[in-house]
Amino acid sequence: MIVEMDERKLKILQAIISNYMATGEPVGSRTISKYTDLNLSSATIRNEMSDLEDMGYIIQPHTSAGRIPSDKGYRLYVDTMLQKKDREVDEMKELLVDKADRLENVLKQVAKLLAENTNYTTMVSKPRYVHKKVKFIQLTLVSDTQMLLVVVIDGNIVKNRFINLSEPLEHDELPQMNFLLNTALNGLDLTEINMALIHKMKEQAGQYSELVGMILDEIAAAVSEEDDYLYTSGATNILKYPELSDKEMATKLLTTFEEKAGIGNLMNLGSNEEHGIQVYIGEESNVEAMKDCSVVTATYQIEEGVYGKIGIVGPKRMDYRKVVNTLENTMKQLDDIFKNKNT
Amino acid sequence: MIVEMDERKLKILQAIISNYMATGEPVGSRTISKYTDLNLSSATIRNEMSDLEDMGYIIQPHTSAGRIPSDKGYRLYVDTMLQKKDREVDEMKELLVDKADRLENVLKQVAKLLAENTNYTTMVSKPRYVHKKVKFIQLTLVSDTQMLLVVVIDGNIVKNRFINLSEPLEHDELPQMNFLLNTALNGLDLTEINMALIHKMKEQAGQYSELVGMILDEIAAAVSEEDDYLYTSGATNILKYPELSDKEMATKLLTTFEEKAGIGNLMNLGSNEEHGIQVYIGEESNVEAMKDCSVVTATYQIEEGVYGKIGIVGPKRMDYRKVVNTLENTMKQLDDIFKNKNT
DNA sequence: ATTAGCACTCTATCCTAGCGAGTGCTAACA
DNA sequence: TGTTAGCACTCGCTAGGATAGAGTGCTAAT
Repeated sequence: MIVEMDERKLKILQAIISNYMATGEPVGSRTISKYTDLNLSSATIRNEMSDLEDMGYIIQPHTSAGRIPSDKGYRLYVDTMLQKKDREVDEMKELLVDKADRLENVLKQVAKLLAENTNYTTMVSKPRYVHKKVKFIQLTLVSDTQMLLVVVIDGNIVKNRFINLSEPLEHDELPQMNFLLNTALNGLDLTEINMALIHKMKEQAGQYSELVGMILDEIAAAVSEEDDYLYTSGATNILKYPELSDKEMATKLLTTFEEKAGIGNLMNLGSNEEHGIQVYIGEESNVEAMKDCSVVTATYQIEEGVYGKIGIVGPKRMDYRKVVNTLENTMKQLDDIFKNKNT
Repeated sequence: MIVEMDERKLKILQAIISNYMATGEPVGSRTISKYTDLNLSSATIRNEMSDLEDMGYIIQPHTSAGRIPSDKGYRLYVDTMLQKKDREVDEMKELLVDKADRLENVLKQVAKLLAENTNYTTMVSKPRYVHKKVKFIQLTLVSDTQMLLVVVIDGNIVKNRFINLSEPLEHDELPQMNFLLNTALNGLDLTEINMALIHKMKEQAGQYSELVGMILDEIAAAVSEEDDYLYTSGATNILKYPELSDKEMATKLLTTFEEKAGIGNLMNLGSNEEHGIQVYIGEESNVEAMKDCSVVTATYQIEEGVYGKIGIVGPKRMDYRKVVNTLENTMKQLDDIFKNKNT
């Protein structure tokens, strides 16, 4: 016989989840009967719980224990119960933007604040410009045998490279080279710099053709270079939750945080993925080490078309409401910061 | 009555330490009597052990257990027994220097390799140039209202800053400014750029005096900016050692690694400190979280007068010989790398 | 449909006894 | 005098068993 979900079951489920979130212990029928306004006896609750278990929303760790929410249960909770967004005032401190005028610092600071505020672990991915366009190129002589190459790409990211010369340049060669490079490459991204173009440029460079080849290589390297784009903060917070802090689990998680391995899918923006807040419960995150965790991610926008992600990792019984709220607030604050920066 | 240290006691102490290092368990008299070539009965060993305990080299965790080395014991071990440097061939793989042409990447890679090789945690500090001298300054217009400031300082460290202009510059102003800045500041470090100099420069700049002020501020900020100068790798390795992996201890250690707090003294070069390899046992490191660990540090040299440090953190029973050997080898390899780079 | 009651299950905790590793001391021995 | 065998003793660790308590499922009464 198939049991249907009804209002009362939902209330009971919610009660179980809230209680389990607070305590981390399995919750029994008597607890529910006492601490809800349903005015039902524990026996009735038991029947309902039995149903809820059949439906897959809750689990019994062992026969004589209470129930804990299953992934499916959490999912329902997140999907439905979180809808009634009761926006509480969030006590998160104002971001200290004073000195943090550089994107990287802002993000690191955000990660730290979030970790401190939530007591979970925070991951932040720097925004990645998918097609990075060259905005500006400049070569300068630093010494007789060394040039400094400065490349500015989309998002005012600056890359520097030193190039060693085998022999000194002639005096007027540098401005010409700069002109050549800028006119030829400005506004292009890596995929647009093709063999034909390279060939043409080398031709124009005449006797310096070889040098131009080298320089182009360096530019390509500089542009495609990815520095660490993922920060974590508060990794040790997971040790606060007994269900995550046994040796094996903790090692896996901490190693994942340290090496940032296998969380690419989670923290990179898929092409046509929804922006906004996402909740991954248990195995939904597709990260082996996080199969007993939940992850909440939010997408922030730096400028049109340029996104990054913030993720919060905690136990499945994490305080979803708080985390979602906090993330929403953070997003707003980040928006403000980025808008101010662009004016 | 005062007991003197003699050859035999030393041998026994060594046996205790080696054995404890291998197993992590307290070692008893019988073990020593069986597994050494001393041909002594356990009773004799017991007497000697009793002496060694009186002398403070070993400790009994509880009455009916074997002995473990004390900090003093380890210290003696490190100081004397390690002298006979039996250089084993080190199986450490060749550093992959191919792509890692940038200092930062080399160091990160070294940290990772060391952590993997030793199964301890590695910390690496970037070299810090104490008096950073300005080598080269350049301003360029990126757009009508934005300049890019490039500052190269000692060690070919490049800093970039954007400066927003309230109104467009006159066309020939930029080269002049560049000339002014370079002639005035080249070869100076921050302490040498004083009020008098600044005043003089502002005067020379005439109508752009205010702008020059701004630029100087940015230069100061760029030069004095310290980015993260400490990496760690293999932090989770400490969880492999039972004596360090109980919750409290592990949390403290991992937090220290994550936040890099309180290890400045250890990883920064004191003014007149010895270069070379240093071993800190237990509280010797003066890092609260590491009072049950040992730390081995080595100083590497990038160029004349510019040093950084590599530190390896493990349990007190770490394999000092291996760690010291590995570090020595690593130092040699780093030397090679840096020498090749400078040619 | 709800509930009271009861038998049952299973975990967690506490206690105990006993084992075993290891010690310190004493007395005998070379 | 240094070494060793022997022995009583200490004490942590483990296994086993008893008990409490939380929680369940089922049944029968309301």
